[in-house]
Amino acid sequence: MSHGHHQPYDPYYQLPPAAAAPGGEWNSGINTLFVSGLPDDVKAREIHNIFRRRPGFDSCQLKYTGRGNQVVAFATFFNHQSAIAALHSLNGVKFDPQSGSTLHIELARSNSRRKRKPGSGAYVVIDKRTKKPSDAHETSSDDGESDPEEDPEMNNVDTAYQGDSENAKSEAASDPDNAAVAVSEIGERTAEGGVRPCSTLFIANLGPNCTEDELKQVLSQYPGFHVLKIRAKGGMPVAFADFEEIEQATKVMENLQDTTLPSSDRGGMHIEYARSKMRKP
DNA sequence: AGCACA
Repeated sequence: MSHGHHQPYDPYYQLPPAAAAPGGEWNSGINTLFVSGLPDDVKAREIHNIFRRRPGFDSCQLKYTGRGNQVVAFATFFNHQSAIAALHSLNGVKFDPQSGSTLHIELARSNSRRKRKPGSGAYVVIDKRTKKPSDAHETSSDDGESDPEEDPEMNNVDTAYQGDSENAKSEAASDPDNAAVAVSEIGERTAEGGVRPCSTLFIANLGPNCTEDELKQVLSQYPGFHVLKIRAKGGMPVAFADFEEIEQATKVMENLQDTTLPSSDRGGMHIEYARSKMRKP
């Protein structure tokens, strides 16, 4: 164990809840941290894993600002002191030893007002990037959950910016966020049906007339799709769909959950992670 | 709620 103040990131290291705000209390209403210096391939899950064990942590969000591949994050705590403690223990920490990227953390200019929706994950992704033509079917539609106010903090983008050139402001506060809720967590809250994430999906509630071709046509629109197997068990077909990566399977599950195929005589598909990965062909 | 193939 090292003992400098810029030690490499240790997910289990925990600082005692401490420290008053630096330099005064004009900021003491803020309980949200602004995080930059992230590699552009950072995942929301990684952000969550950094902050989740900090005392007083509430939720976080990863944001693709839309300029280049710039990614920033916001972490919200239940109170200012907890936010400050987390700031001090994580600021300057090496996030990725490979790339040498270092976390830069400061108090956000304003608190995130996003409240954790019950049943939703503890983190959220906001993607303002322009979609590339290759896969134009992300989690695009807001299916029922409209959340009109949720980005008071993107003004921070310019303050802690090191990487590409140009000014990182101006696209600031002027659009409805396309916020997709990511639900995944390994270890405590197992996702979807209590089954741990798997790159094979189990698909049920298909309706007796569903054909392999029909389902395959839908699934093959998604990146990473490999193999589909349907088997009728006692009349009701169920399917197993295999993907290259767990993340790709997850995307499909999120996108297709409860959607209804033309052949269906009942409700939408019910999709879970399969209990075991499909055997290799 | 219903999870196979090796």
